[in-house]
Amino acid sequence: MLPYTDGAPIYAQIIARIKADIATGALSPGSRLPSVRDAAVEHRVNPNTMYRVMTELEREGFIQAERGVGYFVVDDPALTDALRRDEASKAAAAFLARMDELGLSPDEIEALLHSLLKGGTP
Amino acid sequence: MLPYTDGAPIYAQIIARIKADIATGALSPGSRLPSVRDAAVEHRVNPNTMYRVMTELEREGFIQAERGVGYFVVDDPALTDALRRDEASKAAAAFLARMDELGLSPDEIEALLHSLLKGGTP
Amino acid sequence: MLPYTDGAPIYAQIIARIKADIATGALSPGSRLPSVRDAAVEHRVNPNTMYRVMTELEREGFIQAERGVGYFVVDDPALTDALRRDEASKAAAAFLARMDELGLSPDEIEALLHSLLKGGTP
Amino acid sequence: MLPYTDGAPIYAQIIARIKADIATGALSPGSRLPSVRDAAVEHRVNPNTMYRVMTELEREGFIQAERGVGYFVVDDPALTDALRRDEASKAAAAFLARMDELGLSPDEIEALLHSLLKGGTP
DNA sequence: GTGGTCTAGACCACC
DNA sequence: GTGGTCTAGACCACA
Repeated sequence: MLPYTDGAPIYAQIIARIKADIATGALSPGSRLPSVRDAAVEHRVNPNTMYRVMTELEREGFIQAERGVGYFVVDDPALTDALRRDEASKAAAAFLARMDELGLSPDEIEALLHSLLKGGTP
Repeated sequence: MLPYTDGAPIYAQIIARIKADIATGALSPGSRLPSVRDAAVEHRVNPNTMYRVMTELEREGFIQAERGVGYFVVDDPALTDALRRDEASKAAAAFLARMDELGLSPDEIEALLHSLLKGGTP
Repeated sequence: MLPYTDGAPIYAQIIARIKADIATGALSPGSRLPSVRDAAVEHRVNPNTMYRVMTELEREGFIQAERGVGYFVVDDPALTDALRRDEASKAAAAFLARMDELGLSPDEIEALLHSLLKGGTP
Repeated sequence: MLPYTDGAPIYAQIIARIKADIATGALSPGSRLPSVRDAAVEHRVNPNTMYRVMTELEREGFIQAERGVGYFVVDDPALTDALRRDEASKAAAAFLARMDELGLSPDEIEALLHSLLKGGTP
């Protein structure tokens, strides 16, 4: 796990990563997260920071604590789907911002995407 | 200037940044780059590493050295445009990969982009 | 290996030597070059300088790196032949310059060469 | 004046240089050579070595000593011309050897020379 | 000052 | 071992 050098607070960056992992299914619904201690080591972060991450994710309804066992990804298709759409929206917005920065018109963007979608690796 | 923790060699990351800056126009054609020594300080890198960056960029035809004066961004619209398209392609490919990761279909992607393009920040 | 006292940068002189060796076949296509470290000792040069030589030759397409194994002369008859013609042209140009310096006319040059070619070492 | 690292004795290399200079006219007939002391400094060589050079060149008839004045290039067109031809022969032999090393046939050599002679810098 | 070359020595990834 | 990256510091040529 690489260091976090984003400007945003570390705990927020970790939260974003975990949300993204839930959205993509890298963390599947119902699966158990690493223990706070292990996750802290993995992310090279103080256990207190990791605990804050878990607490916040639980507060937002994405994970659930089971005392003496650990944290689990909530198994709620609606919620996962919402997360998915949220991630997709963020990515799309960032993409469009980049396209704007590079001076591409909406038509050019569409053409570019279509060319990539057609000429994939079939 | 933030540290480089990407896995890719530092010099390659700096090259990518500079190319991106040329593509967006943040580095305008004909403009002078910081001296090797200054840029090295700025990027917190050894002057030799920065020199390698410059050399490679010059070899690829994006900048030009003038001995005793400095490096300058080549003023060639065709080249700049090619770089712009290249950056756009890379961004689009990354975006589509992300969308695929999130399980969006091409139609969903298109819908998402259209909704963002219409309801921008008016 | 003798010292390099040419005015031209050492790395360029070594590159020229290796190209000449490839052109004459002293370095045969497909053969392995000495390791960077060994070649550095052989040429009495810093390994980094030797590495630069290898890198440049690879960039020009004359040799190819295999990580953990070594550098190999590219086996491409067309390229080798181009190099041969290039070396021949350089030698011929230098020869003609010398003849001009000595004040020989084209006819005298031709006569001289023919006399040497006929009365070789039979 | 660069160091002599040829394998051949230094005095012989200096003799060859001076002969070559006489042949090309860089040292014109009748002109005065630098004093032994000056020439020794110039060639970074012991004055005794330089004296040997002068003595040998005088013995071979290319220069002449005038006591208390210095050495002068002999003004003898026949001798100068012989030297010229000798230099030309040596250069031509070296050139043909190089061409042979590169595997060029006599016909190819001729073609190469003609192409260079025609397409000069008129 | 600028870019350009060279050395010395370190550490990494791959095989 | 191999190639590849990076640092530190020196010296040069040019302007």
